[in-house]
Amino acid sequence: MKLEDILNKYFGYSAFRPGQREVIEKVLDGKDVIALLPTGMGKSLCYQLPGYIFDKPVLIVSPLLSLMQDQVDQMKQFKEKRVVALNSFLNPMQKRASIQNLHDYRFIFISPEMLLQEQVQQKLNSMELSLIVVDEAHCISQWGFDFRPDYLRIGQVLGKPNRPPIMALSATATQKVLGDIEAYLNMDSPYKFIHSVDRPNIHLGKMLFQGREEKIEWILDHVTKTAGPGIIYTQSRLKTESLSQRLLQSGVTTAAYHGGMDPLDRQFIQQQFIDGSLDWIVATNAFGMGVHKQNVRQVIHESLPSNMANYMQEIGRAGRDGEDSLAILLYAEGDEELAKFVGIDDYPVDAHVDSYISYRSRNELPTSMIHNGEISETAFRVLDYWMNQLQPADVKQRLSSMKYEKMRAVEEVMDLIETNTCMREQLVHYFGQTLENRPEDCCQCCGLQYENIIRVREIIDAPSKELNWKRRIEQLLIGFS
DNA sequence: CGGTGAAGCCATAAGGCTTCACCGGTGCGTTATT
Repeated sequence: MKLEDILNKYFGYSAFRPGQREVIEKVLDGKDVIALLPTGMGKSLCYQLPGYIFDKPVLIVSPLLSLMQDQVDQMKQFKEKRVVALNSFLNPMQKRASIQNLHDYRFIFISPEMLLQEQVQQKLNSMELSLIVVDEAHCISQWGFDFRPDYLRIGQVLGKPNRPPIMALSATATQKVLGDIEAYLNMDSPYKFIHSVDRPNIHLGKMLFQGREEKIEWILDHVTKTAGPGIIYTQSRLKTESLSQRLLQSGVTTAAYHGGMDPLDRQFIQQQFIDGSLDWIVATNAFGMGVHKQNVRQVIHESLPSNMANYMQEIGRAGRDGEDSLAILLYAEGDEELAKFVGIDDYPVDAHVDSYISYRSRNELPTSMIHNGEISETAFRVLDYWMNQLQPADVKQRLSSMKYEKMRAVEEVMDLIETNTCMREQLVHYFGQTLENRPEDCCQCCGLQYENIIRVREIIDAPSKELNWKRRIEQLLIGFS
């Protein structure tokens, strides 16, 4: 059967989107693949279709529980029953049963942490996989080094002899991220499908201010006068709350979103943003992955993103429908200091290395460092990873060079602020590509006028929009209680 | 590191000034405790 026939039979499409066919063919040939495909261009099809050709299960490593759940739900809607998400949502009994029957599933979603568990390893070693997929593979680079070190171990546990091909998927990756993906997944000269990172319909703005309050004033003014939907990225949880409060007072339908919130609230707010009952979201960088919304018109950075990869990822959430959109980077003097501080704040230091060694020499578990309040859980995991990889002196060396890298990454974002050359050109160049065409109203340095891109709200626009059904029901319920 | 805001200081009182404490992201899994 031809690939197109399979595509039609299982997915109902008549033609592949750019990149899909190449990527699938390589994998069927047994080759490793890194595919950078724009969001919404059918990344998941790249592993789902091979799943129907191969006889053996496809293993998909995924960074977020919510992401796994979405994908599983979606596949079940399409009548695929042989799909499972192996994660902490399962109770111990379900978990045991799932592991036991793992070989019977067609698609297995799993977190890196779960993947590394002994019992899972044992089972995986006893069975054959047809394909290993690492979804949102930039997480290896983005999170592996200082946050979720298990991301760096994926390659170690999956890289057995006679392993199936590995497919790494992402929307954007810098040269460095690409290198990290290839290295840490132990890939074998992978085929790379890389689309242009440029998104001509996203117009790039920047605004420089003296003080931080002025940025807020500008946002309040700008957001009340222009059309959403939009995302405002800021650095701290508190600020998401305070800024969204002020926007609410100005009549903007908005909500805060950050990692400290109740998961159900987060889900609810995300859903409201997607279905249009919220115009704006004020969020930390917790917001974004797995948010499939086509018509985001604006992305505003109230504070500096911590590196270019994040910046690209975050502005990339605008204009997925291809319509003109605006990404505005705000800067006030000294912002880079905060970005640097936050970047290296929760990070092991030399004293932690020494302490770790002394625990070991006393035959005590280094994990006690956490319970004794010496170190955060996150920093400990990072420390523990490197202590198991390198000699202590090298660990210190490594930690300091990683800190330096983080500060340098902030400086690279500062280049966007400080230089007066085309922002698009800088961005694209940073990703190791060259810019083919410059769109009209390209960026701040090419004479961008915001009002050419974003509809200015008419004064007649009532501040409170028509209530949708969800809100109506909520109000009814409040009325009765 | 740096911004912010509350408290303390002065002493005609009031408001202006200094000092100082506080705060600052991303998620998995597991488990002890309300």
